Amino acid sequence: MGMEIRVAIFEDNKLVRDALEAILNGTPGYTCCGISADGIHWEDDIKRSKPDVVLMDIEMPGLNGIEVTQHINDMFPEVKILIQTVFNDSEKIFQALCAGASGYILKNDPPHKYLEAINEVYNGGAPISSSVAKKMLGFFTNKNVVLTVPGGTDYQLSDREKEILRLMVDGNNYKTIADKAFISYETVRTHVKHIYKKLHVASRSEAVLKAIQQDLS
Amino acid sequence: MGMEIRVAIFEDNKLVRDALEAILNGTPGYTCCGISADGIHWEDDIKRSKPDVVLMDIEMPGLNGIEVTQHINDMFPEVKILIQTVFNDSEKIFQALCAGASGYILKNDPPHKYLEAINEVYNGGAPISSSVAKKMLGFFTNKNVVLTVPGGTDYQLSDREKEILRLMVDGNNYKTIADKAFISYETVRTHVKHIYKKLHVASRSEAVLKAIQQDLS
DNA sequence: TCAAAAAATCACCCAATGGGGTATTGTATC
DNA sequence: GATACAATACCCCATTGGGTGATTTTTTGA
Repeated sequence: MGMEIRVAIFEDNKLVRDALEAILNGTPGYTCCGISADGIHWEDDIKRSKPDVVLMDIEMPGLNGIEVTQHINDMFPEVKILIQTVFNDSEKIFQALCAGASGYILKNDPPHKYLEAINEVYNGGAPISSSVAKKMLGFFTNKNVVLTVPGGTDYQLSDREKEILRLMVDGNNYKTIADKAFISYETVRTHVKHIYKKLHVASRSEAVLKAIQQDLS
Repeated sequence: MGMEIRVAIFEDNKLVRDALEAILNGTPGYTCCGISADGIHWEDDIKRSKPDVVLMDIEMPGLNGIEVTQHINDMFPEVKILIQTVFNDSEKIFQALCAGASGYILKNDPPHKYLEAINEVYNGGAPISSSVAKKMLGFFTNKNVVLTVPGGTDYQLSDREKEILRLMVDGNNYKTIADKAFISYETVRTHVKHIYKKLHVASRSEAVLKAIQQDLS
């Protein structure tokens, strides 16, 4: 009967691929319904195999696992994706999480962990290896999360100052800003000083960052 | 000898409080070193009990657990904080994570899970209950927040460069950095240039921002 | 093991930036 | 009319950023 969890494998290493297939097909309750060595034909692969869960390797030739995850998530949102990688790379992990992965395990996890994780994502859970959880926590505590502020802060920039700020955002130097705004170099500097005071910043890059993030200028 | 994990409890419910104390003191390897029914005297409480791990309830009269977590984290960053709550409220979880919690368990978890989690945070891990992990994942996938994703966590900074970057983060100018690092002003500048190239930034403030956000240096 | 690469050190030049002050003019606003 | 502020402009000076080039030591790789 069809009570088995259908799992599709995306994995470029043949040894790992075969091992995973053997484990899945050798365990009651799991079926390996598709095997892909790369992400190039991901759409056909998914349509053909109709998986419940995709076991996705990040490092693959052609499209990488993160891109394929994003695409599968966009096109087949009901399919759960379990990322597996040897890498413990923060950047990759966050990209994968943002791409819509449902869980994250490390390749050196033992087979029974794989099966547990597959079962967990299938049942709506979010299996995450301890080291990944730690990275996620660090992400929150390191204040990398910025709440989208619609328009709470008003820095009272004058029209002219907004204009100058816009020119700064565009990367013009003081001389160029002076030319474009038909004022002297020194006046540009005066405006910039005022802008910095109003924005509570102390450098061009900070001002530009704030301007872009909060749609000033 | 003193190999036991010192745990301080912040919990307003007396029954739960007493139960936790009994469990901790009744288990080898754990000591309950402090019990607080609210967060009002958190600073005195922490100074007196000197805990390794704080078991923090979110719902407390006076200061809530999230505020206390923030304060403890600011003042005693070496103390690990394990949040425990009955609530499954995304907003609260998110706030707690940002406040600097090291782990997150649910109140209806069995005692052995509590002990495991305490042990895990004590050893630098990040115990997170499955449902919290799921919510964290949701934060990444449902664009509720703007995430400034690390743009390449390994910038290959040398030890010396990290040292210089740390001094920059601390706000020292080149002259001071030179003095503190026992090198010449010009060498500091050379290091800074290399750091900028590696981080793909062009100013002190950008470099410092990146360093803080991504825990470089 | 030897050569190449990378890291660490220092120096000089020059342009751009940031912070402080001062000053004049016009325009509101009270 | 006084006061405030925006916009304009100039001065001085310290700091920063970018380029080039060089020597020494350490590390790495072939």
